[in-house]
Amino acid sequence: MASDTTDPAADLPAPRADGRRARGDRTRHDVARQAAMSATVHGLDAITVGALAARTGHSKSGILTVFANREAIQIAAVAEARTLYLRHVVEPSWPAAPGAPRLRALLDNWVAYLRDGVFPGGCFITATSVEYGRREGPVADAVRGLAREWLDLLEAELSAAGSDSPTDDAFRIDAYLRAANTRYQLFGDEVELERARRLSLDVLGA
Amino acid sequence: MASDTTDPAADLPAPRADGRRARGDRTRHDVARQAAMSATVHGLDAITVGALAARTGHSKSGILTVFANREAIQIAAVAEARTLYLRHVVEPSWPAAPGAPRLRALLDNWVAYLRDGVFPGGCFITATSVEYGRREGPVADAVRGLAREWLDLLEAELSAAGSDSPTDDAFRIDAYLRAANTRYQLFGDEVELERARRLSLDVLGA
DNA sequence: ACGCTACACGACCGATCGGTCGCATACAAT
DNA sequence: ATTGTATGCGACCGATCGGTCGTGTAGCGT
Repeated sequence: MASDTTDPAADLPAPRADGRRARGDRTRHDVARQAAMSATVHGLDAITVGALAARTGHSKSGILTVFANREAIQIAAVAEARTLYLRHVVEPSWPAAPGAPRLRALLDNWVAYLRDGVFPGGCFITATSVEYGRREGPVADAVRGLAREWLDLLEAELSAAGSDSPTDDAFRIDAYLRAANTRYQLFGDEVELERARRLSLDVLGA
Repeated sequence: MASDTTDPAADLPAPRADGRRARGDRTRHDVARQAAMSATVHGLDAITVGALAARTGHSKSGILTVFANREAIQIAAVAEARTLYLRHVVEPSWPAAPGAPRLRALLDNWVAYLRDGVFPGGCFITATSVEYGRREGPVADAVRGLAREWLDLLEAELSAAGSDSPTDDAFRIDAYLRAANTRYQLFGDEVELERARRLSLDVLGA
């Protein structure tokens, strides 16, 4: 019914908060955030509308009026996790100079992001990229895109740092961080986080 | 261990040996194997009795007469995955001398184990240890035990190889293999497997 | 031959799943 | 004030979940 001749008003797409959507945006954000939190512990594919309703205080049908279906919630959860990752890891590291200084800041902030428990189940990227490794569809695409974004960022900074082989070095550092996260979740020993940071610094120094 | 002549690895439990278990053991093995396969793609916690019934040709209730409940199937799936891992990765490497030669064989066989698609979703240990990282209960214990077993094996061989710090080096190699598996699943590029092998050989020092 | 037991099945159960529908309510633009 | 739209909820739907129960059957020991 929209998009007619006389009314050039904004249609469905605009991600703008025009005031009336304040309430709905709040709901969307709450649900996406809880979904992202739950995903790191029980898996992104294990979220249920009923459980999210209970955790957020909304009703099942209320959630399904602001989200088309469960898949839309999963995709929103990936987007929400991305903003949290940017806020806690990337943005605090950006004031540092590109290259080695920024990479050192990224490592510090990544360790803090895990130690502070931004997500209850650790690194969102690790959890979801393993879960959706061999799957297809919009959710898998979103997960794949987020993982790729992080790898590209890492490789770009390593190039700026003058690495001989940024691809190998990005692989190394990413592998250390993922492994540290997994061991930290499995066995609860924070020394794994420090180990990953130290070994990553070795990659920068060598 | 091997009590039979023709049937390799048909002994998950060991409560009694009354001889008549042939049929039931076959069912148990089929179900556990299918559960392990599915776990690497859709998660160990996503298996359903109905889906396993459809894939194995048995009935739901038939499966639940040889397994106490779904949790018992999950634990049997971990045990089955362990025997597959031993058969494809560990045992073929054991003829090599302890230390560096055996580690080189382990790397070769691990790459082959992934490239041959022993599990449709790649490395079982990586998939399940990430999935159950922050959970508790018998299934999580089994997953944790399997991951620990592999790490201990790796560290022991590195000690035998005369590594200066076997813990760090085991962390490195394990991290490379896990990361290679994840990237191989996500992006489908076999070069990641070779990269992990090459970087792991660098750790060995030659 | 017999009974015992493990295996296997169909029927069925309550609970929960994702999702729809109708209705009430807020809010913005006219 | 009226109209249109986005939000929110309760009731409800068919499907599927893990699991139980009763029955039948295929070996195995005696």
